[in-house]
Amino acid sequence: MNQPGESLRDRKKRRTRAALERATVRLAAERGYDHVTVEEIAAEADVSVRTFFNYFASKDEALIGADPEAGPRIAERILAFPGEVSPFDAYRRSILAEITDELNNARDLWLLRKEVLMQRPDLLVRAFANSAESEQLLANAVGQRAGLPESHVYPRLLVAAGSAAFRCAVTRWALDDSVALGELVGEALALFGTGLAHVPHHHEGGS
Amino acid sequence: MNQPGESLRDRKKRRTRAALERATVRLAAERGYDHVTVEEIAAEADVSVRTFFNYFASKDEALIGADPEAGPRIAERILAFPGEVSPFDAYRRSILAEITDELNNARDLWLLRKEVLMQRPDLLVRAFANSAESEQLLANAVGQRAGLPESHVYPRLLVAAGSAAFRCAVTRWALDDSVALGELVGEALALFGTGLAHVPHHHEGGS
DNA sequence: TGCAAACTTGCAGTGACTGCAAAACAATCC
DNA sequence: GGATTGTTTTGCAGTCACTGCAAGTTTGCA
Repeated sequence: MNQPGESLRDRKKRRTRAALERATVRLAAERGYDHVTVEEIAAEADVSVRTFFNYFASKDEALIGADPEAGPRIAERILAFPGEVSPFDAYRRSILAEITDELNNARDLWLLRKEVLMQRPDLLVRAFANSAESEQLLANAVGQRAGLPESHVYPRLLVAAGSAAFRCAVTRWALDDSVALGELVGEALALFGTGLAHVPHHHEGGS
Repeated sequence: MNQPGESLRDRKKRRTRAALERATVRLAAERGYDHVTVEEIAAEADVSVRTFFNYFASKDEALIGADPEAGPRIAERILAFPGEVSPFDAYRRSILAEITDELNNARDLWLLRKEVLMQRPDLLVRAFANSAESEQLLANAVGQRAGLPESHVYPRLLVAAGSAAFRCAVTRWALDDSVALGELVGEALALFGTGLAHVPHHHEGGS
């Protein structure tokens, strides 16, 4: 009784995790992040408070739905591009692919998260605080592609630029979601690519 | 009994704030950030726990010594440069000036902070979480210089790049402080200035 | 000296988060 | 099917960050 890689146990775990994430986002969007207690979230997902903390290290983490597999997955993507693709492009395209996938899988959750992040922008920053290992993975992948030694700044800076681009994009998206989030991240990364030394040309009516 | 701008009250407040900041950093460096309670910090600074929270909204904030005047001060600097200086340069030079000043005033504190941040890099990220208003100020200043509408991404992106540069620089500095922190921040900002699309040339023995 | 405003403090309370040990559960072996 | 073993869930007791409130204390000023 064991399908390739998906036991009853695994299925239950995935479902519990998803239920907790969903409950957190839903309740936070409904009544405001700090008017929701972990106790209420756990009740909504039909598990004990202690179980909540077996799945997520903090309420913050549950709200963002930090996926521990995202880091490795993106790193793999970065390395999978053919050799002639520049490290920057490999990184950019990997990030955009991840975002597109994520939005396709959980657009509804992100729309709710948006509401919460509009009230509490600091949560978006804090969300990146615990992803140091993932960032390290990405930086290593970029560094490997670029043929740079571990100690070089470039990979770390590029990854940091990615977070910054994502943060800015979400902020803009929260104010006006008529443009796809992926577009906005792409735009921000493009600016980082060409450099910030000169003010970009300002299109009327655009952004 | 009121010198221009520095009353007894003001002096006492500054001293209490400094004592709390100093106690936090010292104790955290000594025994590790989460083996120090606010109660101990308050005792060390000879005030009540409640008073600690009158000065700092959180333990995190006390560790970083978030200066509420830093934002306005930097914004002012940005706007003070003559008109022919580009927004990017104005921003870059303002940040570097602030860092230089800060290190000259409190180098010892930063050396201790470095120890703490090496153990808990996430604190550095979290430190920027509550500075949204300051970032807004800086972005507005940059936007004004650049003659861009409020809604444009460029200013926000530049400011975000600044945080990223600072974070990377501190991380590198923590590993090897033979180079001045200001230098490292400058280097990172320079890369952001010229763009990340191409891997920078790799100097042997350099970084 | 005396009043008003600003600061400090204690206290009681909420809520996030942790370690531990026991109970419930799923996979495996006979 | 039933015993065994490894995993997950749960309750519980405890710690600690942080908040609002209502005194108490200190400083600024007339």
